Amino acid sequence: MSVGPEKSTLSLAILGLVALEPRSGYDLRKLFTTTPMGHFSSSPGAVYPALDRLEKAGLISGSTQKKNTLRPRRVYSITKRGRVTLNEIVTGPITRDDVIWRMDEIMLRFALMDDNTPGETLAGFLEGVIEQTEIHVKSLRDDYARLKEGMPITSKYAMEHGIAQYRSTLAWAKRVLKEVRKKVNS
Amino acid sequence: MSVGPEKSTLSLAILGLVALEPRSGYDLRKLFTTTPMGHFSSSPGAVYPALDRLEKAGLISGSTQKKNTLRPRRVYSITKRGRVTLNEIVTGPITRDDVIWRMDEIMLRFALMDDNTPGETLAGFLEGVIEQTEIHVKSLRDDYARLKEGMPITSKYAMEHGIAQYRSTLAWAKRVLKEVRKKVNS
DNA sequence: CGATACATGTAACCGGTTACATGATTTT
DNA sequence: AAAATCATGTAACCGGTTACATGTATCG
Repeated sequence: MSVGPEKSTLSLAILGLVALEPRSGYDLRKLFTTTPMGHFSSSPGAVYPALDRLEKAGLISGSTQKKNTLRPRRVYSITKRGRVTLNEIVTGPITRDDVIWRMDEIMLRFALMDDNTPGETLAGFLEGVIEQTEIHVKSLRDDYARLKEGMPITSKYAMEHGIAQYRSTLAWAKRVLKEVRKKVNS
Repeated sequence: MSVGPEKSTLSLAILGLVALEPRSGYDLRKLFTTTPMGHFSSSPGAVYPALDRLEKAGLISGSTQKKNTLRPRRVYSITKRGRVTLNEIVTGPITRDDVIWRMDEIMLRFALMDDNTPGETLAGFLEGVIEQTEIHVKSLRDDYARLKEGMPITSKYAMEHGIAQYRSTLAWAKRVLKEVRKKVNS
């Protein structure tokens, strides 16, 4: 999944947050340091350049307030193209690589769906997560069975942790899917 | 935690794997692509420079085989200093930041403890994980309680996933701790 | 008037990704 | 002899970290 020419979760998070309401770089940084959204960087050296890139890509646009001072405040809002792109990224298919390498991004995408995202879309997303995660857990279990002899115990335990994490994700996705379906049928 | 002047988990993984037995860059890359250790990069542009840096830091040393050809094979083994450093990193204290930002590294450190690591060390490590994780889960739950009103449902669900992940880690650590203690008392 | 919160940015550095380049050895 | 596998490396690029630089507004 890539935001314009980019691929970082930070850009996606920024795009999604600016879509909810116009925000400045400072607003975003504050959000990243004071909420559990804070899995993202918040350092000015990451946030401001990311805003620049998103603007250059035409996905957000900043309007400068207090134009005449040396220290203007720039508030960014999402553009039409930005909204289209965001929607494509958020609702795009779940790949196995997403599950293996980018679980954070999966959860971010889910979190960025707003309350008027159709229940079918939510369900499809969760089904994708479940499908790909089940495949992956199966292959992890195979690896485990194949490798466990001759592996230090602590490595075995560490692998069990990895598998347990995915099983927890699976349980979560199944539970949420059930709740989403219940809401669709009402 | 930093490996010499570095901080990447890739360097730590390489140091730990080279500690088990001497390996070449190619060996490491193969390991990273064919085993679930593959959460690490495996790209030549990451592995070979990392080996260079570890060697420059005096933590590993490479011996060139087939010296007279243009395409020599370099096999690296860990140095005395490397083994000391590795042990310090692996058995060092668990911080809250480790739990929040570097769970992968925590599991890597645990996996790299070998079978003659004293049971007390393993237990101490796991106790640290449990302690810090419990603190973090508590604060996540507070955030959740504080923020859940006015949050899109999908964001709420995403947060629940995060909390569930940590609870899964907690369950794992408690189980493994029990097993480790059982082994110590026998 | 000093501290603090608001607010934006840049530059050096670091390490991973991608893509490319090259050569050696083994298998078919 | 071609193909596959073994094997090492480099260069351009990208984006995050750290640290620094700077200025504004508000409050006591």
